[in-house]
Amino acid sequence: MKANRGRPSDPGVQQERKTRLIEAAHNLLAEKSFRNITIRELASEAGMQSAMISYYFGSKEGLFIALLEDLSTQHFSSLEHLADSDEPLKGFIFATLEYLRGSRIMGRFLIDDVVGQPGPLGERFMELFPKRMKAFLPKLITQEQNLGRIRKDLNPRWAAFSLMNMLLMPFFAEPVRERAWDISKQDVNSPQWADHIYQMFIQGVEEK
Amino acid sequence: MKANRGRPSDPGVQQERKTRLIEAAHNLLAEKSFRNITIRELASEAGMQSAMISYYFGSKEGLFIALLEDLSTQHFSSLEHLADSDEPLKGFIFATLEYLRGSRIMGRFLIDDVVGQPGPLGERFMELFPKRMKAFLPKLITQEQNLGRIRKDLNPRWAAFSLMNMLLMPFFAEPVRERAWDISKQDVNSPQWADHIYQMFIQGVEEK
DNA sequence: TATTTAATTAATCAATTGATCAAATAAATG
DNA sequence: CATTTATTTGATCAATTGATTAATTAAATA
Repeated sequence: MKANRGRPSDPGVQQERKTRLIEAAHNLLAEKSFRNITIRELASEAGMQSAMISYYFGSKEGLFIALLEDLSTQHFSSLEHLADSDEPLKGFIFATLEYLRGSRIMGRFLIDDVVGQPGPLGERFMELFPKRMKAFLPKLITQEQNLGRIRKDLNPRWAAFSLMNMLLMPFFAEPVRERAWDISKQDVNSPQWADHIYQMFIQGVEEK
Repeated sequence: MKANRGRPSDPGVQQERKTRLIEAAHNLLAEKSFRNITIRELASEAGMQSAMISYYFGSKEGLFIALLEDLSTQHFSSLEHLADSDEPLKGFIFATLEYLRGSRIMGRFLIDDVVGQPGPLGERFMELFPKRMKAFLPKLITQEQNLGRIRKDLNPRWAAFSLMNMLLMPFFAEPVRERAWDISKQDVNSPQWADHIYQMFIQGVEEK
């Protein structure tokens, strides 16, 4: 086959092909984890040769880092306005679930792939998601403490971390949720689920 | 080297060598995940040849299944008495944290290893831990609902799942917890952490 | 037009790793 | 003592896979 070889006329072609690879990575992450995605699959999904991954991104890891950078920027900029809103924590919970619902990367674990092994992907992931979240969410909680809406004896960082665990785990650990706990995708995408998390976080389970 | 070859005099030798392999698997899981442990490492840790793993357990997966079966039996039998105790949920939270503290397998993720890929290990893991937990914990919650201590509008299964997420995630996702959220191993092993989870679960964060 | 440069392919490399197997060893058996 | 059986070793196999490279193509450049 000799289609599309050689130097392209349009300089935008290069950017478009990089984007296509990033999208291929994004799509495949909906079904399998980083390590289970081969550069051959990525190339096939994007309609080019596997060598293009090294050519454009240096390595398979480089490609996924580029994807994560896109996603992180996107996500955190959508959270910016919350600090000035009426019910920031409610807003945060609903926005996070909305994001997780739409994201194609949470169906499978990234964590073990990413932080279980030393390497640039793990380092970058840590900065792009958990560290940014730690810089963001405890501030919201402190703000609510100062307004007298949240217990002052609470450690804002610990509470933020626990909330993230309740929010994220059902999406990360999808197979456990579905097959062991019988909680369907429909369940976690429902407004009832968002309410459930919100109520658990705000009021706990106690009968009063 | 010709040490310990041939048919052993003591028939208990076989059981002892199997145990040694299981212990090797347990030890190595403290540092790395299933897929990152090679049969060569396992063999070396146990002081024998890698072929013994297939010989005794059929495969690398078979060895880890044997380990998980041991651990599951052990853990769930330690929970049995809770249903008849005064504060079963408090007891459950403290016992679970106690177990996680002592367990060497939670330092690294098992989930992606185990449920991210089809295979016998994933199937067995699902039955041995999450499914057993789903059969156990919601019952405790329902019991407390009937005693009027927990809100009746709560879905016991959903609440149980959310509690497990708060409890487990800090141990599964150790690197995220430590490096991104600055929550140390000492923190999650402290009585304050157990209290934090208990308070969050029972009362939530609301100021009253 | 001739040369250089960028982009792409197809093939190959090199490392890892789970599994297997023949040979070796020694206890059990008759 | 001779044979059989269980156990263990050391070496090898076979598959996967990320990366690299030489060759090829065509646009850009002079």
